[in-house]
Amino acid sequence: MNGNRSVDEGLAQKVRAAAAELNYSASPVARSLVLGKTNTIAVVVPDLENPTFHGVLRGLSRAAARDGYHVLIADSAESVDEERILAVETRRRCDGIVLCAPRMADADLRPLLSELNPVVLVNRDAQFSGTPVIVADYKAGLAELLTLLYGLGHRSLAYVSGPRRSASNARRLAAVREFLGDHSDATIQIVPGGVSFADGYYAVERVIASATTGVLAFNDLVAMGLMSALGERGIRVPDQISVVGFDDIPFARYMTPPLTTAAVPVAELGEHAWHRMWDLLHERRPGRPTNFRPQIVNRGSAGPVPASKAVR
Amino acid sequence: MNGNRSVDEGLAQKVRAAAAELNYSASPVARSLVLGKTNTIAVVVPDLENPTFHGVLRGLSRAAARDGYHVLIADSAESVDEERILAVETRRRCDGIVLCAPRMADADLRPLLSELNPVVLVNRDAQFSGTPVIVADYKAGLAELLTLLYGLGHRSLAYVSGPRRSASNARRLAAVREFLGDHSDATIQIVPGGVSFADGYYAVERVIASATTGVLAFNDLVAMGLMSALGERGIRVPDQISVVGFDDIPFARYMTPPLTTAAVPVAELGEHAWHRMWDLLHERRPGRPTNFRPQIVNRGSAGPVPASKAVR
DNA sequence: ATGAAAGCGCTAACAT
DNA sequence: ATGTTAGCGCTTTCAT
Repeated sequence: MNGNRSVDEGLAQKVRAAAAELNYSASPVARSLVLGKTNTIAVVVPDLENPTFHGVLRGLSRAAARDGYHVLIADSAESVDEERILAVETRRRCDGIVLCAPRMADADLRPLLSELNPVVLVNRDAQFSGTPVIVADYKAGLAELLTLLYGLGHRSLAYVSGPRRSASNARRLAAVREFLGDHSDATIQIVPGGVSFADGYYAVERVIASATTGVLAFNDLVAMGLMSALGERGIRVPDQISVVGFDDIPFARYMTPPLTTAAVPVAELGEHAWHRMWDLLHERRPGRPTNFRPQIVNRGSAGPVPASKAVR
Repeated sequence: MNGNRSVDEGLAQKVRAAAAELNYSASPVARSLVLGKTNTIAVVVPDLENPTFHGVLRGLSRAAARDGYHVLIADSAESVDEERILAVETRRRCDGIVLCAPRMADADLRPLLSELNPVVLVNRDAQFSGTPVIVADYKAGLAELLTLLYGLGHRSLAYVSGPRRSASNARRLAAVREFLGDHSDATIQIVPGGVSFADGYYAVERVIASATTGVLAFNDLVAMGLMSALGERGIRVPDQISVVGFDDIPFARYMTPPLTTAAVPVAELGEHAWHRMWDLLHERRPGRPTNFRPQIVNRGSAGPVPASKAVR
């Protein structure tokens, strides 16, 4: 027998030898049917292309593999409707689902969560009991970035925002408000942005119009797009304007100047998501939300306020 | 019945209604067991982090999803031994395997292919009958890049090579040799490189020592690393030296200067890989290897030979 | 300690 | 056209 029971060791040896000889191993599909578990989990992402999800996926898949689990991927192509169907459909072929930053509204998410159970949520929180949540602490990250810029003398700031309805944007906005409350001499203008390089690129006019000296972008992609557009206009970063991003995607360090940003430990997010899933699969208590605090990486894109604009 | 047979339409309607009512749908696992097919395929990649595989994975997963198939991912973490085990193990839970750029030697690949069957190979070719092969035409791509540089007046060139045993590096080297045969006035020095940004970064000394005016990097990452190191030394691209990459990874266009490179249509590679797999799954004839010819994107990193170095 | 049998949830082949 | 049955490849329970 492959497992273990009260079997004669000699016999077991021979059986194993024969199995090896015949290159036999039990069919995972048949086992899945009878055991009621597939040893597979699925992860649903809005877009496989997004650098953030790569990291999560990699951390997750390697961690799961170490525990003998397989991972199914489902790319919802940013479609909210698709996301629901996909998750439910996929769930049936595996033991649990990891939902990455689901786009759907809270009201839709709630019932889905119980239908999908067990599920762990990455980068989207929801105060629903029983669903572990792994998030990057966007608020703390942005607060630190604000402090950094403030410390460099910047008082007139701009925040190039993310998607209006995005939870992680709301988090950053909360940090902005809080900061404003604590620093009455600072001003922060909100400039509509988005999530992509292009969004940052096209935000340049409004950023320039804001006449601010330091800008915080929703994420690194937006920051890079902005820097690129700034560069084309001959505006030097950080000499004339400071720009900071968020995420620390692999290329952030390779920009010129290298991007100052808040590093989100994506692979760890993924790894952690797996551990929570494992707990769920083995009926451990869910545990409280895990907050990963981003780490500020101070590279070259943020500098002191240009002398000409310094407030005396 | 869920499928179709000679059943009364009215009855079928009622059954479907009841199924919907009870939120019932057939268990995929049980179906898999009895049908002998899982409607799932797996893709094995050496490293999920690699931008090239993201694109392939995305194209593949979306195409497969359109045909109602699911995809399992397996990250071999660059380990050759792991790759074999992983592929065989994973194969049992699905209907076929897509192997991305397997690192193993031809002699090991050969027998594995039949064990894994059906399998399609991406970015690694092998003249084994029955195994569809999807590759980017590295040789043609590099040849075009060489021609581009030559056309700009460069005669003294350097190639920062990839991994010694890599098939795609061999392809590029073949282009180098062929080019040399056709252009007796050109010289191409081979500089040891690698696959990563760091590899390019550390190749800078040798590139400078080569005193060449145009350099072709194994891939975009290497080119970027090199450009970054060049920048730190105050050497301007393309004014003082031209640099071209290969792949057109998402960030290539965002470098300063934007990178001139040969674009490999990764998503299409993935999509095509799925179609070949589908053919195999439905017993169509395998078809001949598909070569995707990279397209040159002439951006800002390649320019004319600096006047001071021009050959008169 | 070992062998026999039931059954996981389905589909296909067979009887009616 | 509809109802019944065998069996996919396993694991587990129950007899021996």
